[in-house]
Amino acid sequence: MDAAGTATIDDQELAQRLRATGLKVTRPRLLVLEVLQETGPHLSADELVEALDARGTPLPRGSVYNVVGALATHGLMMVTDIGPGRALYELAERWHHHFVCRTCGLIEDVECVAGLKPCLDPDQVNGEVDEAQVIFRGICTECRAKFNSEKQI
Amino acid sequence: MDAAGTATIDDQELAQRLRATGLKVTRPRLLVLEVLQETGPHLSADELVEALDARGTPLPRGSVYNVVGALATHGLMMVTDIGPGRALYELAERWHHHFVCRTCGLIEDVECVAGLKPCLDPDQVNGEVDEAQVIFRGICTECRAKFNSEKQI
DNA sequence: TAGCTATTCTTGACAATATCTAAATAAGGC
DNA sequence: GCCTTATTTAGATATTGTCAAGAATAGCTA
Repeated sequence: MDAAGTATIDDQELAQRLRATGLKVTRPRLLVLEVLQETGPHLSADELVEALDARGTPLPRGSVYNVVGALATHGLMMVTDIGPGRALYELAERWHHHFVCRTCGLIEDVECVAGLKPCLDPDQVNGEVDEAQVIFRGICTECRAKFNSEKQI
Repeated sequence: MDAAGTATIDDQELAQRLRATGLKVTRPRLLVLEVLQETGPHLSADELVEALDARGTPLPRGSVYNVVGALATHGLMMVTDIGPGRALYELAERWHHHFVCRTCGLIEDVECVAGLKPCLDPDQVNGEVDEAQVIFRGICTECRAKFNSEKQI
């Protein structure tokens, strides 16, 4: 009962958001937004492509980058760079940051105290800051535990 | 008067730093450290290779990545990711952040209030944070001015 | 200083990620 | 429904970083 209904509503809602930013409503854009809603919080470009594929609504790589770029510049998506050649794509629901484990690569959301952009605003900058992206690096509890137990031996 | 003298002193100083971290003192490592001292604050891997080339002390790409990796893991260098597949390499003098202009790509250092790592330490993280890297994005004053004047026309 | 050993460098190939271009297509306004 | 323009597609290409194997070298020891 809800399956079809909810999906339709979501699509209309998503279309609304697109229109609101002045973007045309196209199938690829809706697909990307849908997938981001359905799947977990962080997707790499590659995972995005795979997820679309698995869903039966494949998009070519180039189109994904295209769509992602458009959505990001219009504030509908967040793009976070967590390492060399590793970008993270997610819905721009609420502003947050990321913790990355140096050892296992685990990525975890970190709530932003401010919750909005920019959460930090240094005033010595030669320009206007509209976004402050923070990446916390370190070691996750699991890796720490593993490391400690190895040390014991 | 200073040219040769200072260079020698620097090399000895740099060698000291390498030894202090337990790294062997090798030509490639000294070359990379020298170039980082001589040139501006931020270099991409490619610029690093070019700078070494221009200096008459070329190093192969692979070696640069190799050296850079070793120096970074031993705290002698900072590596910052400022965008998809764009890493910034610099000497680890004092901990700081970066402002990136979305329009022209300008990169500017931003003083870190804390000055040390980690300057931010969220306590809801499932692990230990040892570094908080902040990237401020926005528009630099030049691009803003250009944009405004275009608007006037 | 010569020899030894582990580290480091080099080279070239390779992988992953993102960008660009030009032609085909679809969206939104009339 | 047609027209204009933005968008998508597909493929080629650039950029960036990684890997493995052999060669070279730093630092230690005698």
